[in-house]
Amino acid sequence: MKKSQSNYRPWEIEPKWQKTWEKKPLFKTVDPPAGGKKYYALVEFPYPSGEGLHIGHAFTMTIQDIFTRKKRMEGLNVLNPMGWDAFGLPTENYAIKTGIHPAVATKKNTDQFQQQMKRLAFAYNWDREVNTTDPDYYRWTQWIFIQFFKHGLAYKAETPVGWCPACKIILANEEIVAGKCERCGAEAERRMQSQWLLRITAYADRLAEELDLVDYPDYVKAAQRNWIGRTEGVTIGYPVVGKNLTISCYSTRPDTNFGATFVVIAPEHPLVLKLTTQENIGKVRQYIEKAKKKSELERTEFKKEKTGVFTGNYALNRLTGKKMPIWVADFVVLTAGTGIVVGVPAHDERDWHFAKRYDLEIIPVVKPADSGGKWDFAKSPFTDIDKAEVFNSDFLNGLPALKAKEKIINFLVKKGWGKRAVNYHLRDWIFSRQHYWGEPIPMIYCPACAKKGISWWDTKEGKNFKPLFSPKKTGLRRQMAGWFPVNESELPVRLPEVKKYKPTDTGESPLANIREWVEVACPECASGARRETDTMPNWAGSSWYFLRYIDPKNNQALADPKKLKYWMPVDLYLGGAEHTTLHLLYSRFWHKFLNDIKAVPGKEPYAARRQHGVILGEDGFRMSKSHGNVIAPEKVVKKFGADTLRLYLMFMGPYDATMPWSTKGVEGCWRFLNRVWKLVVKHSQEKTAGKNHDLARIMHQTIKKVTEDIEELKFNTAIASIMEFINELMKQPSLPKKTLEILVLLLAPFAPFMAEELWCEVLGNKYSVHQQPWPKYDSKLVKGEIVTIIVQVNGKLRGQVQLPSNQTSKQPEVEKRAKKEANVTRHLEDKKIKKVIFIPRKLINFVV
RNA sequence: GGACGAGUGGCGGAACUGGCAGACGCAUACGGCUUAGGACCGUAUGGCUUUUAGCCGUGAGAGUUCGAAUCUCUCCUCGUCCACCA
Repeated sequence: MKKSQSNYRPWEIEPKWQKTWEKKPLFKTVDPPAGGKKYYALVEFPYPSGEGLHIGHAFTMTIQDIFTRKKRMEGLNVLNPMGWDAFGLPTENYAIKTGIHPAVATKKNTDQFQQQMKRLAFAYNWDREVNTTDPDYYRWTQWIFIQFFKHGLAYKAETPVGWCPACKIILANEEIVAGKCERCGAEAERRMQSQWLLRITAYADRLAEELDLVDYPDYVKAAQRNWIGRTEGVTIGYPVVGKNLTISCYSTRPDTNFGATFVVIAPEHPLVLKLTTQENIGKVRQYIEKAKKKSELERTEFKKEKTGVFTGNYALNRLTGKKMPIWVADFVVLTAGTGIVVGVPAHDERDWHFAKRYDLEIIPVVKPADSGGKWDFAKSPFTDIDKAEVFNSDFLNGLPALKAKEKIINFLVKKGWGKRAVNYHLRDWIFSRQHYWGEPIPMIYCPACAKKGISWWDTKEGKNFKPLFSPKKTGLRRQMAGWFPVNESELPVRLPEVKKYKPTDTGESPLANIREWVEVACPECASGARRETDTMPNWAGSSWYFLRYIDPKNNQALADPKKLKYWMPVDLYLGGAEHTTLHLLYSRFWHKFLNDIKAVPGKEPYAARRQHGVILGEDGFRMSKSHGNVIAPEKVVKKFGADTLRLYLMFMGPYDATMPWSTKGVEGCWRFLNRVWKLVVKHSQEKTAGKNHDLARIMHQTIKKVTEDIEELKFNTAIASIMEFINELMKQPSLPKKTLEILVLLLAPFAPFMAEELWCEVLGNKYSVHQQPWPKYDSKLVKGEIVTIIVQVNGKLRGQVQLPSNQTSKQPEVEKRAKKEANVTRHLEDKKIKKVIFIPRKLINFVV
């Protein structure tokens, strides 16, 4: 034994092996046609902040690392890449503050992240590193955007946006925290702004239905379906009294329409002023102004009193002939349904409150089917559709509400008063950001062509193009006149150098100030045109990065189709619950679109998804600087080494749980690794050891348990079983080398540094332990020769008997033995056995 | 308000498909080894009792079952995400 081996010294062995692994790489990832069976393991790539790797990163990435190390030892061709989601606001804000170019700050941060990851032994395919801010990368992000445009899925429209009156900038949703500007804390307002949108709603049904094809946690599927929020109903037209105008409202409850008593329109709706009479116009204008100033928070706060103002006009309910007053109110959301709502106060919570407040008529038309049909409409609306009966509604009377809904839809459609409609909670994706640090949207606007009404689909190239979604039908052909994509051969459109990174006072991106960049010739008519100065949101680069890892240096396509066919889909995608609806849905959308245009194979990008939990501070609160409860991974590494940190992170509990940090728990793992070290060193020089059946059984049980548990990401119980194994080994006077080797192999994915040192230096084996095949178990040995059978009387444990394995499946023998057990005999005395339940190899239960 | 999930010792958590509740670790107590130890090794540790054993016990209450932490129903508490979506 070398002297250096007497104690476990991670701070010496870990940097040593880190260097060796860099010099003599452990793992090869082979592209087709070589390679055999593939496994593509993906973990969400981080935003490289200046703070460095935090404990949450270490946690997630350790899960991924252990899992992929085992897959590699099992002989699979594993792709386990890493990259940087590096566009984003913190870096831009840092640039605004310091003047340091975001690219420079990004480089510094990614270098630091990479160092920290290597220190934790994360075995990524560094030769496939991608960075969303690299022009060679965002060239393809822009290319994808252009395909969206050409296929009629990218368009510009006026949408309400957040606005900070103090900073004078447009706020992205992620910049509005609790209704306030993230930067300065001022109350955010809303204003209308022309923005690029992606028509994700065109894929809404497929995004929901095709969830059946993938293995995601149920709650993720439920959340996505919920987010998409498909409802079926009808849009009903209501003629405006005295005007040649019909307004339409979407309803999922047309069965209540005989009870409609008013109509409400969103204050931002383009028809508002048209619908207002001269004498009411002042009040309405005032109300619209007030609504605009209201913060998102104020406006959407639950249980807040509803406000509104009467327009002076009426809409006609053709079912009843009733004149319904038209109101303006900010509880109506412009982008939901048609932006106009018909009020049925007797059967809708919001309508009821609004009617009460403004003393509008409440007409009940649906009542509970049971409990005698009684309901106090003065106290609350009746909103249940399932156990409800319609009354007071002409030809619908007496029908169950669900039946009535069908009947009236058919009636309205036949009459031409309504149209069947499907609505989604999901909205088209606002894709513009007025910021510097993002991918420039590769579009050019030509006012001359716009004036002539020429759109891209009218050009030579566009005429021969077959869009997936006809721009004629969707109206884009006219709407997008004057907009042309940058010629694909001219991609990437690089971010120009700017002096000021701050958005302009008008809310435009800082790019708008760079004249020589903005002003270009129109690709169609060569007259003076402007580049789009908006940039893409953060979500853009991350919507397809998993494809680029497959072929990161390809400059002909986003990736080679052959390679895509081999590697896709991702076999396991690990990430956080915060991406359940946005990132996951967005990237599925992009992938489906790319599949539709035959750029990638397969309907779904991720075959399976798992979501990790959260590590809380030692005090049980979420880690945060202000709480002062942040655990820095590098500090733990310094004190105990990376192996202890990795082991503890995995031993804390299930990978998807929320768990508090425990310094004592870390020490427990440190002690465990020390015991392993001493045990292996102590027995490393032994030559012989006789056969030990008990030991063999335990060893094979451990291999089985660890193998199966890692597969299911149950690392905590895998580690527990290795601990049990060690506890058993420590009782043995001597141990065969083979047993020690198995122990080291099982530990290799968890504690890669220590396993390598024990394997090579202590046990004297060849480099490297990580290139060894994963140990196999013998299922015969796992079972063992003696089996314990539980004996119950009336379901209560009264004893147990031990029998040779081959006798445990025959009831009479087991019963005989069980009755001999003293404690069992006592409980059976003076009693009649009514029934005997027997489960082979497990249990016998006497019912008396 | 909605969707989803979770409630097990002093603590983190085990328990496969309904079959020994509390694995493993922490903490604690006692003992050993030590000049010493907050190191290491060993033993014990859900509660109660009349302790070779019995009773109680997985948020509360009911139910199904020979048998329930696990399945069903009602309720309570907590967490996460979403939220005036017509």
